[in-house]
Formats: sequence, structure tokens, C-alpha cells
Amino acid sequence: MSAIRLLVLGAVRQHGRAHGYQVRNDLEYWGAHEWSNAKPGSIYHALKQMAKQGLLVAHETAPSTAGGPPRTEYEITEQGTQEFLSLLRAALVSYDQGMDVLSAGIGFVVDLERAEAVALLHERVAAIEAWRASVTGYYTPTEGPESLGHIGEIMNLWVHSADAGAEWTRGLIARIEAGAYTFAGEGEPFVGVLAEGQENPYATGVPDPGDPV
Amino acid sequence: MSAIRLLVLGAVRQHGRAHGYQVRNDLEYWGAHEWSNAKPGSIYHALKQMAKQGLLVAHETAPSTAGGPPRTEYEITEQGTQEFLSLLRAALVSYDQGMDVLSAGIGFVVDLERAEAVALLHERVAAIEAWRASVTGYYTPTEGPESLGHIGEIMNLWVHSADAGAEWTRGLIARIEAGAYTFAGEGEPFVGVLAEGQENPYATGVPDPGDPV
DNA sequence: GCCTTGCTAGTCAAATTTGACTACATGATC
DNA sequence: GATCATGTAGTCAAATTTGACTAGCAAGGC
Repeated sequence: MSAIRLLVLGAVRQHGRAHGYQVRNDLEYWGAHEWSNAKPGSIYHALKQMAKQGLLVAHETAPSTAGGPPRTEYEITEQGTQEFLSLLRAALVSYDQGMDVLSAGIGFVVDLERAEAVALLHERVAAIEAWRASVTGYYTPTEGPESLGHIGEIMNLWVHSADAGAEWTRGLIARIEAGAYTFAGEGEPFVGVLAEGQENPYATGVPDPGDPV
Repeated sequence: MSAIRLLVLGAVRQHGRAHGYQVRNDLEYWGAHEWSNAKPGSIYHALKQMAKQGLLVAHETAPSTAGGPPRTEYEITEQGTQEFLSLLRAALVSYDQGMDVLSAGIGFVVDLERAEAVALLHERVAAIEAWRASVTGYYTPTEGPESLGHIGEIMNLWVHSADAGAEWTRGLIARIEAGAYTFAGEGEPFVGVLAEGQENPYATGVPDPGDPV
């Protein structure tokens, strides 16, 4: 599953009530258009789809104050909040979900309580280590690692990335346990969306060369 | 772009002539169903689409020898070969394309000449380093790295992954320059597909926990 | 003889993603 | 006073992906 639903649900949730263009702007503010497939079409599609599924409610609104077609505002439902939390937990734990999903999960991690975040990240490390053990055990048994030819390099790549991912996760756990950041229920939450009319300080100048793997 | 076209073109190319089910089996043999979105539907769709675009030619064949619906065999065209090489080069160089694309690229890297492979991988390292430099320069300027709150962790994740990717690539370059593997034009090519009727020695027992990021 | 399982080969509807495009208003420029 | 860029808000067709499903045949068991 892609990161879009998580991102869109999270954006709507932080706003309380938001129309598509606002969500679109938040995702750009977060840089999500750089590291996820957050194109306009995908965002509006996700909003409509999730409204159809009862995760959001749609409010038809009068034409916008500043030009353009009439907008629809969305609000998250109780069911949508459950889905958001469920997607968020999955994003933090599961290791088979591309960096976009993990990035989105990190972006919302402070919406959980500190203890749960730490627990989920520990789960993540455990999952990576289990995967690593099984894959190295499975692919390098009798005939030695060279029997695979250059195909062995693919496994080497995976293992390398897994190790880097685990190390990064351990570092994050340590920082969180040491008291970094403000989590749910710890007072003044982190403000992660643009207020109506506020301009995006990161709007341009973002580097070209592409996104991390 | 996903890795499917590269995988399918590469499989057909190595076979000379192949029907969908054969391609499907090769991808399973390569483990591609584990690290890419290579589901039956995607494979058959890619074959049809690329035939429509002139990258493959379709030959209608008599119903198969061993049950099932009539099959269509595909052969790669000159244009398809060009596309294959172009996708392959892009997969090896570009850093914004998920691990599935890179994995597929590594799987076919020996279809290039040794010198070109090394050159492309050097390009990859350079691209990663350029990206790293621009991103660290851009996001940590005046107000110190802590002004981003937990969002800074996303960048940290990217940089960590980028460094791991660069290191792995440098290692691969070193091994290739030291003479590892057999590249195009160096005699007996690596056999990467299953012959008709040959069984897949890796068919089952592949670990569960998921795929690398 | 009949039934279940498994393999071969592929199809299909629904969901998602892509990339380009529309339409309106405001402010700037020439 | 015409036109040109910019920002707001969203639509649409085409391509792709997902996940479940179909249908024929063979081997083995009972």
C-alpha cells in the first residue's frame, strides 16, 4: 500500500477540516511530493475514495473566496481516525513498505504516545533482524555465496540496506527515549500544517537529484 | 516508473521467445515477486502493452502442450532491445527509483559491457553524493537542525540510506573492477532463466518477514 | 469410476496512479 | 487596455496495479 492514504488522512486530521487544495499544500510543505507519489490526481482520488468508504465526510462548500471551482471540504470520522492510527502503526513497523511509507510514518509519529512509538520501533528493528537472519540463512547455505553469480549482489544490497535501516531505527529509539520531541499527551503538539493563507517557507529551492531509495 | 517493464523485457530477451507463464516463472525464480510488484496481472498487462508499442512481437500459438488456455509467445524487437538497454542504464544510475528498480538493474547488469557498468555505477555514486550535499546544505542552514522538530528525522533517514547506498555501490564497483562476474562480450554468458520444463530450485521456503525498504 | 489436489495459463473488475489539462481571478508588465 | 504570469481548485483519460477468479488436464488415492 502506498503512503497516500496515510498522508491525506493525517493532513485532514491535523486541520480538523480541509479541502483538497489545502491537503495538497500541506504535502508540498512536508516535501511529500519529493518522496512519495503525491500528485494532485492521487490526492483528490484518495479524498473521494475515503469519503465513499466512510473514513471522511464531505461538506459541499460555496465557491472559494479566491477564484477557482467550488471546493469540497472534508472532515475525518471516528472510523477514519482508527484507520489513520492503524496505517500509522503499520508504517512504523513493517519493513516491506518503501521509504515513502516510513517517511510518512515518521512525520506522524508524534501523534502516538511516546511509549507506543518506542515499542513500535523496537518491533521494527526485530522484524528487520528476523528478515536478515532468514535471508542470509536461506541464500548462502551449501555451495557458498559465489554460486549465485552477480545475482548474489542483489541480496548483498538488501542486507546492506536492512542493516542501515536497523541502525537508523536504533538511533531514533535512543533519541526518543532520551526525551526528544513532543508526543501525544505531552502538551503543546507540534504544528505540522499551514494555516489558511500562511505561505510555505520551503516552497522552492528543493534540490533536484531525486529521492532516496 | 516501476521495474516491471525492465524485468519482462529482460526475461523475454534472455529466452529469445517466451510466453507469459514462462516470464512469470523466471521472475519467481529471480525472487522478483518478493521485491517488486510482479503479479500475474502486471506481467500479462506489460506484455500486451509493450507488444502494442512495438517493443515486442506477439505470435499466436496453438494451445499449450500441457493443458490450459492457448498461449501467446513474445519476441523482443530491435526497438525493444533499445528500450531494455535504456531502462537498464536508467535503473543503475538513477537514485529516485526504489530498490525494486535497482535490484532489477543489478540482475541484468552483466548484459552490459564491464566498462560501461562501472561507468554507470560511478555516475550513481556521484548522483547520490550530489543529492546528499544539496539536501544537507538546504535543510540545515540558519536555525540549526533542531528547528525542524521530529521532521528532521525524515531527512536523517534519507541521508542514512543514501550513505548506505553509496557505500554498497562503491563496494560493487570495486568487485567488478577486480574482475568479478562475466559481462557482455566476455564469453559464456550467465544463464538467468529456466529452460522449458526445468524446475525452480528456489520455488519455496523463501522467508516471510517482508522485503527491504 | 470418481474425487481431490496441483499445475499450466491466463482473464477480469476494481482501485490506483500518472501527467496533462481546464477555468477563474488577481496583479504585473508593457 | 491588452496580455502575461501566478495562484487557486480541481478534472479527466489513459496506464498501471491489485487480488481474486476461471478452466483444462494429469496424477494419485480410495
